[in-house]
Amino acid sequence: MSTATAEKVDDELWSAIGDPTRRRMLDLLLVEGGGTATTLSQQLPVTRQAVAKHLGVLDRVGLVRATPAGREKRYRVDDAQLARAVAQLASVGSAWDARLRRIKRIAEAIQRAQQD
Amino acid sequence: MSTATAEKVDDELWSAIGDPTRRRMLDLLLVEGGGTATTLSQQLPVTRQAVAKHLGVLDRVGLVRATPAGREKRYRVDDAQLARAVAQLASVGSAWDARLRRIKRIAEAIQRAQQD
DNA sequence: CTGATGCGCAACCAAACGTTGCAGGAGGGT
DNA sequence: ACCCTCCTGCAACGTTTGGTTGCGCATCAG
Repeated sequence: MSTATAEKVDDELWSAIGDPTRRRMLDLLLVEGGGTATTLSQQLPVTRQAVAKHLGVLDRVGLVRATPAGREKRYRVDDAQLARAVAQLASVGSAWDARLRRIKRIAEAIQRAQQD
Repeated sequence: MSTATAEKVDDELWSAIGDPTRRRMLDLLLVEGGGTATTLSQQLPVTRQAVAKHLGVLDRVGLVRATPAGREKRYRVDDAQLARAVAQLASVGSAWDARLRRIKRIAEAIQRAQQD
């Protein structure tokens, strides 16, 4: 299993989507179906170079892929990889959720026991 | 609404759970129902001081709460706040998922149109 | 050819994660 | 009481990372 205390699986993926700027970039790329460092930077509060670095990170973990077109470099989201990332989020979320429920159950059991 | 491109809601929460060490700490605190900087550091690949700083961060965003007990300072997870964090994760995840599905639908529509 | 546009590289800053080292407070022996 | 141990807190330091500016180079449009 892997739902236990271990999530060393894809720390890289996590740190990639852990950055707020990168999350917004993925959002923009999804909404507009692609973009370049320049077009993205125009809709973000950071410079083109910062965006370029982030695109490099996202590319390295496979969340986006680049296609040079003339003098510009167009990026688009890799659907499969993003789906994997979403699964990771859901996995961690549900793991925590399960533990919270379990704790709540135990707490209620103690409550009952103390009423004897 | 807020499901759109905007998730400026709680960037703090995100960056808190964005760190892999802090995620593992939350895991440990959930499993063992609490702990101190020392006990946690023994089960993590970092020093006690690093853990202490992380606990400070988690405390500041309300994900954990401290209770001084004699010479030690015991921390436990704040259930409600962690539940909120889980909701955030699910929110972003489902937003991306929805866009992925939408893109897939459009792609299929184009496929059909081109077959005319 | 010239000018505008888009990219890449390098130097530099600030914040964050992690380390070591040291001083201080709270319990437990004898 | 005393000493010893354990846990905490603070400070200095190094390294990685997100961000900036400035420059040089390639590519399209007039």
